Amino acid sequence: MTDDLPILLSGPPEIAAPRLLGADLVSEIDARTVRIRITEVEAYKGSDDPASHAYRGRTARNASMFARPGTLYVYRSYGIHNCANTATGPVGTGWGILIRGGEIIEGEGIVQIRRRRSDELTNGPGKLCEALGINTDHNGSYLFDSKSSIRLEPGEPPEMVLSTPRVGISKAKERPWRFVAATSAGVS
DNA sequence: AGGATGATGGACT
DNA sequence: GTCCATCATCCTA
Repeated sequence: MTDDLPILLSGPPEIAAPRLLGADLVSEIDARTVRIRITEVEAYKGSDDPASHAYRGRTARNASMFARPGTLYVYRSYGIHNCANTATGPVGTGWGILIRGGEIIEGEGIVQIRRRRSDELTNGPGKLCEALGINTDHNGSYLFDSKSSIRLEPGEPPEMVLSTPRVGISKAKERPWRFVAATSAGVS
C-alpha cells in the first residue's frame, strides 16, 4: 500500500482532474492485464456542484466518493453501464473525478472481446469500464493498493489540455470541468 | 454524418 | 412516476 501517491489527487477536483491526464488505469482480472492511458476526465465537486452525485450529501450509493482520495466510486448508469470515478478530496468532501476516456496501451485483444467489437473501445465512461472489466463489485476499492485489481499509476502529462463543459448533465452545465488530452496535431 | 430511440435499474419526489 | 455523469442501433439524407 503506497499512500504517498494520492498527492496526484490533491487540491480541488477542477485542479486535480487535468493532472490525471496521461496517468494509467491498470486492471488485472482473470490473469488478464489491460492498461489504459487516461485522455478524458470530468471534475465533480460534491456539495458545491449540483451535477455531482454527492451534491445532496452522503448516501449508501455514493459513500465511496466521501472516502479517502484514490477510492474507486463505481455507479450503474441508465441501468446498463458502469462508470468509474476516483474520490479526490479530503475525507468527507465528496469530491471526485469521472474517468471518461483513454487509449489502450496494453491488452487491446482482451478489450475487443469484452466490448464485443473492434473499434470505439474506450471513448466514453461506460465503454471504458467495460474495457477494463470494472463493475460495481469494485466500488470502494483503493486505486493505489498494489493488491487491488484496478489501479492508478502516474504517467507523463499530455502536451496540451483542452477544457470544455461537461457531457450529459442537466445542471451546472456552464462549468468547464471536462478536460481532454491533446497534442499540437489535435485532440488525442 | 447526424438525429432519434429503446434498454434498464436505482435514486429521488 | 420521473430523472438520469450512457451506448448501440436504426433511421433519414
